[in-house]
Amino acid sequence: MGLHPHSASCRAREILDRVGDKWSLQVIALLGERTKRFTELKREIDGISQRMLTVTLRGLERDGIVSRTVYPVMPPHVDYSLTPMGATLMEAANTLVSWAETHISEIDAARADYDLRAAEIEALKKIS
Amino acid sequence: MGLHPHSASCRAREILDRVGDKWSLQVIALLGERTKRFTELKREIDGISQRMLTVTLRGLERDGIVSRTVYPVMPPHVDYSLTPMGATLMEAANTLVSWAETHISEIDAARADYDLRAAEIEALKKIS
DNA sequence: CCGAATCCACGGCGATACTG
DNA sequence: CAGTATCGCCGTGGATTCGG
Repeated sequence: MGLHPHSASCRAREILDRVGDKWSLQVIALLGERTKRFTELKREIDGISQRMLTVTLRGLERDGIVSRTVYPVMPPHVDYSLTPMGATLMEAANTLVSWAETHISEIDAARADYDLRAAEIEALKKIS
Repeated sequence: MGLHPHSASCRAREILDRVGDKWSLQVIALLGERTKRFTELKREIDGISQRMLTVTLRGLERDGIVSRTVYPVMPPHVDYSLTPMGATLMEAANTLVSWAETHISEIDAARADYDLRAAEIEALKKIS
């Protein structure tokens, strides 16, 4: 178990790809608050298209992370919520999100430093 | 802190994209064992191209996750290793990888179930 | 209100060839 | 050994339109 090389590559990658796409994490985060409707999610996720919200929700539903409840009324009413497994995924993802948040400034600094050095080296090339 | 909607989207996504690409996690996992050379990494990561290993390492180096040491000799000798920050990232990523491993079977089952139901519904359509 | 279908732009990534 | 340069494919995802 863990991040030893072969386990990281084999099947785990497949799952990580699923969750690591552009929108899944945000959807999971919002459904972690409570059950929500399609339009509500669309309103809260800035920049997502109707198509991508549908596609993302379908993928999560297929994987058993999100559950979908249809009320056959007019106009249509559909509720989305996290399954128990989805809730555990949210907690696991939290670890990485928290890591990212606490290290953003350090990463920004590293990038600035790296870019600065790259520019310096570029300048030296011009002289020669 | 955590997976509340706005933090998940803002800057954290940027970091998650960086680490969530096709090869970064594997590189980090392997460097977690010990310092390694370019060719050694290339040999151990199945299917990676020379170009992508370079690109991935550059990205991780720029973010301060991997450190690169060049020994100016012939033939060239370059060592790669995790920085302290890189080591903490590896542990955080471990959480998600472990989650994926322990839930793979449950996800597979969910998918099979979903696909079965989809096929049934498709069959009903043909009748009508 | 919720979603399916189609079309298309963009960027990630692989293959290949070349260099100090 | 450790890269860099160039090209082209293809999958992700955005815009738009239509349907129940």
